[in-house]
Amino acid sequence: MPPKPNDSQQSASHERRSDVARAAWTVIARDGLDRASLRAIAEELGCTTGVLTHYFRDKDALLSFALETILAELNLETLDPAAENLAMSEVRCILHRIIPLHEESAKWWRVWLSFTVASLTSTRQSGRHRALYARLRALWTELFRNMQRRGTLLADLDVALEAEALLCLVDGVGIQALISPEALTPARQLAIIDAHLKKITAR
Amino acid sequence: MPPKPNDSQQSASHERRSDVARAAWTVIARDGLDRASLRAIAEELGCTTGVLTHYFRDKDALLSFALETILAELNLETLDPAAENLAMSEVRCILHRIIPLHEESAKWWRVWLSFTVASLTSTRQSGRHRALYARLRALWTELFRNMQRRGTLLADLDVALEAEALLCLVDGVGIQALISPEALTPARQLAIIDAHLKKITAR
DNA sequence: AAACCATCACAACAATTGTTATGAGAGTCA
DNA sequence: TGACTCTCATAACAATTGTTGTGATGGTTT
Repeated sequence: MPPKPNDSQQSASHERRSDVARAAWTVIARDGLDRASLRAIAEELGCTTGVLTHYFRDKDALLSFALETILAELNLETLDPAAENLAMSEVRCILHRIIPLHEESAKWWRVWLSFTVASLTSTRQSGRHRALYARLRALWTELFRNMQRRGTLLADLDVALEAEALLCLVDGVGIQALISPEALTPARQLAIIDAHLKKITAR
Repeated sequence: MPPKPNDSQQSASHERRSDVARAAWTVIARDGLDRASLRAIAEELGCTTGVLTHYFRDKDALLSFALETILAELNLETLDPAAENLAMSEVRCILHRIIPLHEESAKWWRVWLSFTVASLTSTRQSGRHRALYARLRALWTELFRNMQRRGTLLADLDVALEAEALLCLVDGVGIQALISPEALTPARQLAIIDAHLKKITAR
């Protein structure tokens, strides 16, 4: 099999697309999804709309790509549900990486929330969101099941229900931290997560 | 003091404004906030934009009024923080009234979420959201404090932290129920709330 | 050197938006 | 009857939007 001759070019092209996606992120996080026009994104990137139309068929393709790069940042594949030896401290580390403790993470949540609300009125987008959360639910259910088997988690808990509850709690913390950052400080977010984990930890 | 001569007219005018707000709700819940144009709202109401411009100075005033009617539906004033004899079953009733168990409630959440995300990029709107959640936090903190004093709530809990955690959980349930209604069925929502209340109930 | 292509700026397009002005119709009060 | 006001439809306005086409520039290939 011959090496791809246009490998470097393709990677350069892919990098340019990522630049556009990053600019889109910034605009969405700062001004909102409805004000993220092609011209605004281009200005954020420091070019004209010619770049955007060159690398993306239309605005839909651009935003879809931006959303996919967001999902990629979750690094879902690094979470191995088969990990038998998962201590509660590691669970805490995972959750700490998700909640908006710093500005970069808060930006992620702002963009994610914008897409989420937009997906509620779009059949196509809502499917992707449902699928993602279904994966997360299955993942956490499996993790909790293993932890319960090892005696890390309380024995009388419904693992599937606890997985769903955890997703709800994390989403709630993420939103509240954006709405009331003066109340949901990083320390406060951590305290909420820790208090919940303490409630489900085997004594 | 003479009776107001224009009382009936004023109430009729107020009712017309409510009609507009309801139409705005419907459009926002169905098509999203960004597609809730004046013409779309007017069509939903079965009239032209003349009605909207007659009863509201501009679109901002219309949406603000619609948002206020949403907050009014929360019936916050009926929650008395000084109620000393609040059983856990009553707490459960309060929460059951909030989470999106039926379509009407889900509609409320869709509109509320739309305004919430929009407020993240608007200084004026975000103040109202922060203020509302600050009230809710204070209210639940007081309720929990009283319940703890009466021995209904676990003694070793941080009431303020538990109040914040409850708000996060409720928000998360609301969002998840909109994203994944097939997973967060009404029964499932109730189970999540009940499981959490059980964890903080004194044994 | 010539042909070619990737990259991007620029302009023009129709569509949609919020806003505003104008006027018509109905009801009320003098 | 006439003046007045409330209610609302209609039209026109500028601004902004996504989309499309044209062409310039620079590098690569033949």
